[in-house]
Amino acid sequence: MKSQIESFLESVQQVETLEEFQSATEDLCDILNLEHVVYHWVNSVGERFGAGTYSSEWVDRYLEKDYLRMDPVIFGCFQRFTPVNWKQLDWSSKAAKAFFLEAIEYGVGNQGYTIPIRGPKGQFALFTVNNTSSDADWDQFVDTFGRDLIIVAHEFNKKALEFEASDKVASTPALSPREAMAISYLAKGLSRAQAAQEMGISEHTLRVYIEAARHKLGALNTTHAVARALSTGVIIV
Amino acid sequence: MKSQIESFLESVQQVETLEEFQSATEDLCDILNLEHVVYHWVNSVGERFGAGTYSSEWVDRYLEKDYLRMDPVIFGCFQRFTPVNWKQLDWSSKAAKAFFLEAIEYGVGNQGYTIPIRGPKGQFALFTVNNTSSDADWDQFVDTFGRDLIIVAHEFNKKALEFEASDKVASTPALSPREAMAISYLAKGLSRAQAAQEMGISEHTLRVYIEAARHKLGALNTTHAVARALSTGVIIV
DNA sequence: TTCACCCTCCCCAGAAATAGTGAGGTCATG
DNA sequence: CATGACCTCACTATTTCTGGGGAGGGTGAA
Repeated sequence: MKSQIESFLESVQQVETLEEFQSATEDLCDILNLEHVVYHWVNSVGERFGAGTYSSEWVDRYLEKDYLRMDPVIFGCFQRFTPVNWKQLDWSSKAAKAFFLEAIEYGVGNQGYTIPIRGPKGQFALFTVNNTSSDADWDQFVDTFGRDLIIVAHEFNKKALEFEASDKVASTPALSPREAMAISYLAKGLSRAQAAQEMGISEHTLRVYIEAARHKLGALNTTHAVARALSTGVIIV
Repeated sequence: MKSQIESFLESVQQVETLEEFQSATEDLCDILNLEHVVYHWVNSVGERFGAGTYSSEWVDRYLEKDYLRMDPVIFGCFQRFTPVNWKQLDWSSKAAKAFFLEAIEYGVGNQGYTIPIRGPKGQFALFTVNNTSSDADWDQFVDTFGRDLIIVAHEFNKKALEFEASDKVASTPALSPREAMAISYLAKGLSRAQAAQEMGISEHTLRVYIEAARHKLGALNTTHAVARALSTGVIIV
């Protein structure tokens, strides 16, 4: 089965369309003999995309009820780095219990293993494998394939980011070194006067940098410029 | 050698002190026959920590000269998700070339492979393996061990986060919904008046949110608050 | 060499943000 | 049913930012 995973990883690297992406989740299901495999790019505003084998009814239901906001899996994964076995999560609240039962009604297995993935610019995604089985069997499965699943999750996310990158041609407006430095200081909370002193230049000069950076970044004000610089990764605070 | 990596991963999971963490990097050097292995948590304020086999002279030099701000490895990794072979980076600027040559003088190998790692709350770390070799040999090495290195990077970061978690139990700035919304609008470039109008509240009220968020985030001013909110991921623009 | 971009400095007036304090309502948790 | 956390509104004076303008010297690429 390990060699099957190897060749599966090869095939994922060939993926070029969303349909193939979707097929890949189904293929992995077959290979590992699972009920569900889901890749899910979580975004507060609007979903970028997700692919997987959950029934469309469940996905619709999930979105409709805005379960994103109370799903213990999302919550747990957002705060940790390591993959999480669903059984370890906190399902104590009434809402969580109801949610879990409803998920099962919609064909979701009782056991799950979800890997949180974080990419550049605050990207957050989840890769989940799911099945109906006993705790012991599931632990065994996780123990055997846990590391392979991390690699698979990486490959999936890599593809997702490629799709995303091809979408927006948005060129990254490179800042000059001094501009980047000026913006960095502001992002650290220094006032213009302080930043200027830190850089050993007059406040007037510093202001010119900020203005230049503002225009390059297409920002409406200093705060916006800092926000853009941070979220496009042109500066590191 | 694969089985050596397996047992190495086992040993990393037993790590409990910084000294053991450091030893682990050295062990991996021996196993893979590399010159350097470095784990490096990059953080805005002050370095949390790093461990690795670079000479302390080079580390001091690096920090003293604030190379963090121009190191192409840092920049490249910050903007991508996939591991990066140093050779693929943009070393065209004069500063970058000088930096590279200086690194080699300080005993850094000419070939490197760095894996970016992102954790909760905007954590960003790098895991680097480094050696002196030909391009072909290095490509061969990366091809052989690339995936294992991702797993190793994960294990290292997991440990790093454990150390960190034991340090600061508190400091989860969690903003209230309205506060987060207010900060989001400012991050989008709206003025306070515009944001207030967008939220359908008076500017005075909005200001209270901004102030509250500022204090919760420990920020010095609005721009700082937005920067922190973005880089810790409490808001998504 | 020329051109474009970067770095540095300067002025001013109007717009916006900041600091501090106060007060009343809702809503969930204990 | 009380405590705390959240949401809403208000005032004033001081500090900081913003948006225009202009000017000179350096450096790298075409």
